[in-house]
Amino acid sequence: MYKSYDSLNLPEIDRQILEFWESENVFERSISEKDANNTYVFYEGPPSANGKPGIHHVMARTVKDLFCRFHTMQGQRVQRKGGWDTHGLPIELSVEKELGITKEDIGTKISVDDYNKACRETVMRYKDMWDDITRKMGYWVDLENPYITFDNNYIESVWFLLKRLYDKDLLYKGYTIQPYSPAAGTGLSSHELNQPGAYRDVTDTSAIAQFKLKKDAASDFLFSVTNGADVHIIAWTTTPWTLPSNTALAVGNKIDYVLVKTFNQYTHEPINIVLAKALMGKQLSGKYKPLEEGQSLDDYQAGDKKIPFTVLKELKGAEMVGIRYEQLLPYVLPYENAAQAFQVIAGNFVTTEDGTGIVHIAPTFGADDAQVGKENNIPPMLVLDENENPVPLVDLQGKFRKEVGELAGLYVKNEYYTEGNAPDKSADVLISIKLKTENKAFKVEKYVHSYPHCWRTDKPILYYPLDSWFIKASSMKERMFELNKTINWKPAATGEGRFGKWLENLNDWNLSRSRFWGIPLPIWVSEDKEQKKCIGSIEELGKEIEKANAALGKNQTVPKDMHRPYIDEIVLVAEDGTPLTRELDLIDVWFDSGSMPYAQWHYPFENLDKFDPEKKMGFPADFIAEGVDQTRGWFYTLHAIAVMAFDSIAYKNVVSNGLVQDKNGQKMSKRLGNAVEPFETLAKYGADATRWYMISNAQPWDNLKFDVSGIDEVRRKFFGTLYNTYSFFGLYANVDKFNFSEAEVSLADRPEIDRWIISLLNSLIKEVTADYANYEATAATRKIQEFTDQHLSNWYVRLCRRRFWKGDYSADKIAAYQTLYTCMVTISKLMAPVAPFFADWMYSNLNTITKKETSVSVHLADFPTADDQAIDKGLEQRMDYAQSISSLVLSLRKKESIRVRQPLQKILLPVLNPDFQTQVEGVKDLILSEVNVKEIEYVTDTEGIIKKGIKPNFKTLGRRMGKHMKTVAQAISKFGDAEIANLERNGGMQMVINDEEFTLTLEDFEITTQDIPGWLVASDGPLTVALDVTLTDELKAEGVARELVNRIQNIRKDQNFEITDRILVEIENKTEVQAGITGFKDYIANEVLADDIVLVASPTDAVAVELQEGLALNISVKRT
RNA sequence: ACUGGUGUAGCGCAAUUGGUUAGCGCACUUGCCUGAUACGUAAGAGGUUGGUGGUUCGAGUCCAUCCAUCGGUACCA
Repeated sequence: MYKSYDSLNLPEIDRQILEFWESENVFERSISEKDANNTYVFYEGPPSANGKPGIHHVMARTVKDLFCRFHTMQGQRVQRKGGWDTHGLPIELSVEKELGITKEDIGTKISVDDYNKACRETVMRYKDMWDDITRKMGYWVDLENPYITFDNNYIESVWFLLKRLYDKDLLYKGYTIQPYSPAAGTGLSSHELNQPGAYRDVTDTSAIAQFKLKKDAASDFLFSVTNGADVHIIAWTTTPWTLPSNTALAVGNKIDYVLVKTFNQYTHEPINIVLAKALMGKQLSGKYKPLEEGQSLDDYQAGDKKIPFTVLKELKGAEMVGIRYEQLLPYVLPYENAAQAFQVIAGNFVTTEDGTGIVHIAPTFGADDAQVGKENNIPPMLVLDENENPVPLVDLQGKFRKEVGELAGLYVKNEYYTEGNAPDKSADVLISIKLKTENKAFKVEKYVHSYPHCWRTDKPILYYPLDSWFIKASSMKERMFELNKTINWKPAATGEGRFGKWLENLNDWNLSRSRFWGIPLPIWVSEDKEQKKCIGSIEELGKEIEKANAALGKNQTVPKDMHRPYIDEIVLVAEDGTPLTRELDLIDVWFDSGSMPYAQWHYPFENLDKFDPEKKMGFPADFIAEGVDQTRGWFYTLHAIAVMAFDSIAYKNVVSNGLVQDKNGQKMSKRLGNAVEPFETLAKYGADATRWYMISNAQPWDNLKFDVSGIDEVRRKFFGTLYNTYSFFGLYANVDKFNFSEAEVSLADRPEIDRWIISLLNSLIKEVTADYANYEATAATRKIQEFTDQHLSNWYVRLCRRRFWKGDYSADKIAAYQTLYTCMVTISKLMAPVAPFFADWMYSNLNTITKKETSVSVHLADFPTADDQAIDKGLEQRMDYAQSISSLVLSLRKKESIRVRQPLQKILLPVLNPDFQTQVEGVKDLILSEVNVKEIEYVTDTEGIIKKGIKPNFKTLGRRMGKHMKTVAQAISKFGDAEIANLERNGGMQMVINDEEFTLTLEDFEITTQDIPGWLVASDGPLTVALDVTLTDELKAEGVARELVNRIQNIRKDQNFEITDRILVEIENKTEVQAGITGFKDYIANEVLADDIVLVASPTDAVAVELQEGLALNISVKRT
């Protein structure tokens, strides 16, 4: 017996199937039973288990799961190793918070050892919850043997990779501009900078400095305007203390600038200055006023209230690029490449919102500055210290170095002095005064702006160059860009746009993190930084330790745990005997996760039989997927490491899914209380409905406005319909004991409608397979749903109902069972990747009885392949006609208020072409029974009878006619019956438009039938149907009979009779029903399973029904 | 501010890649059908396809520009 159920309960199905999977080891078998030589490589991006899973994880994991399942069903072996991301700042911060400590306390109040222990414990806090959601949502991934980034093996592989990059000369130590708190003596992460209250409004001394141009070929066009007088470019800064470190000025290429002649307000000397035209109003206001007509600049006297100015020339920023200027505060020159300093460069960040439209560039104290400086080969203002190391002009305490003349030893900000020790005049003020007296300041003002502060010391931060280890990613960016083009991105825009552009403008990868819980940088350096060693394996570390022990007389051993602090204690030795100590930095956690393809297999130390990038074994991945937020995260680190270490892509196909928002398009957050709890959702609606909703509702890469009512709709419309189809099938198949033991009825022997649904089914298989293969799951689910709902349930089953419950267990009935069975089993396979539970439930329920399938689970079965022989597009077209014609007839009945139960004699169908008639003949019976009409009459010789309409076929005609199209369309619209008839007879015509002759064929027209005068007609596109609404007595009687059948069936139903119960019917004897009963007694009896139907004056225990408008009738129905 | 996505009926989505009445589902109104289905079906209401301008015989689709919205990056002289 096929299992039957009271109602659809998806969560219950989830539970049953989960148990089934576990008891049968279905997941393991879905891998182990596949050919090891036919692999589909998938990499799992590791989640961090110190946060709870959210609904967006269900989204991302559904995408991952479904393509893995699809390829499994394609016969491929899909290894899916789970993993955990265990390092990183978020973990450290949460531990700090729990322990109530700050970074400074680590190593003092708490040992690094204890601190790291705390991190190690915290990091897997929610592992059980993650495992639970993984299981419940049906995400198949190996949770038994996951890779864990804090494992020594994992760390060793990461070291191997770092060493490989080191050997390729891709690792270097360098400067990067980072937020730095001199008071605390530490760099701040951007995370820390985003703490509330970090940005505060402060009043600073701002200065507009005058940079004097050098006269040469590049600047001559300006000097020619001033007759050789000095020209200054003016630039604004809110940090005058950075002016001694100025090495460039940036202009906007497209910005309009002006050369203005005026006087300096402090020295009263005549000056020629360049500034953005848009900012003249701002900077040349107040004291300044345009030169009036008739006046001369020479009239200006020092002390005049107003200072006149006049524009000498307009120019574009681009014209100034390359101009040299004199160093503003020539205390010292950059230690290298000084010749390139002090010139005008172009910067795309320059705006005309503020200042002068010219930006002062100090590459040592601004991230943008450093970047643009590097791009333009401008040296930063670095000098060599006592140890010959390059350093900026401000030291780590925030004081000017000795090179900066009279400013040496001063803090750059007064806030850095201890209480009460700050001088009257800050460095900014001193510099401003100096500029004023030297005719180098155009304007000095107080300026209020928002500036970041250290959240620990409350003092302003500096942007300061700090020592860090870098990966020279920029040197490989062309290769990364090239190889990226070979990756199939879903959606493509993310790959070409977001990711591609990112690669084009790639910066070096700052690896260093001065934290405690992470993979230590395996680099040992001598005190003078001259000698370095990078360690690439634990074995190598052991050898180096032995060497060091011998050379230095130590007794060190390889630590059991590669984390800090143990690794820090190891001292190695250089070839010449110099001791080497480890660089204290950790590496960026993103390097951890980007190393997972190799480190999950402990490459190259183990598993070389299953993973070897050199041999392209297990590498690159065929498929990865994550949220779009990983574009610059995991997607990048995977790509970068693969390109740099192995000159290969790391993945061939990547799906980046969008955000999951709440139903109003708002970000989900705990604070707003609009976050959807994944466990609740899964428990209420089941995993399949949730998964199906997420995939079918919108493309995964679009943001999903998550609305549970959408899940409910999916449950009702798709799963409900499919469930009902199954129930229907089970109900009658049990009665008939259908278990597919008969030989398959050949397609040719099945009725038209069976061949139709099988044709559609095979078309569906084709399309769905292609969609899944192209990572277009949304299209696939929509097609499966459309097939199930529209075609299978609401056309095939509806029209075939009688075949299942009427008559004997005939060949036709068997064909019907087989057809429906095949459809359901096939759907279970097609839907299995997205809805793994329900699919397996239906598959198992069916297969338990029939044993037609060799696999115990749908997930061990092969994905269906389409049988091209079974696809009959003509048949599909035919059925389409049947549906349209039926729909037209029903609408006519409605218009005339003739209910469908009332039979009618005939419909008239104008024939569009001979083929059409054959087509309709094939589905004639379906139409007739669907609309309750006796016959179809074809109207062929239509001239005069049928009124036709004609329209040009724009697609074929438009291309040829071009601009004549309008004229042609007008001409055609005027065609009368005669022209259309001629056209049809001749199969085409000649048309002359503006003396040009065109040959038109029937293809170039759309001819429709529109009306049959004298008949009741309806049209839809080319189709027209006329309905004969004449009611003969015979038809009326049959109508009554059908009404009676309906009423009696309702009574049976109301009285809860079994479907098979036999009955005796008494009907009140009224004249209106007599003809119906005498003429159709057998028919009625047969329909309602009545042994007899009698007309009596007053039936006993009768039910009153309304047979027609105003006709009440008593009927009695009794079981016999 | 820069950069990408999106913008179609109250809501969620389509539209054969430029082809002429812009569709489907949910919700709504009124009928009908149904011994599998709170399913389906028929009629109705609901649209200036975000605005403007352009290219074209023809634009939801291409171009320009603006607006809204969601991301990403940058927060700066």
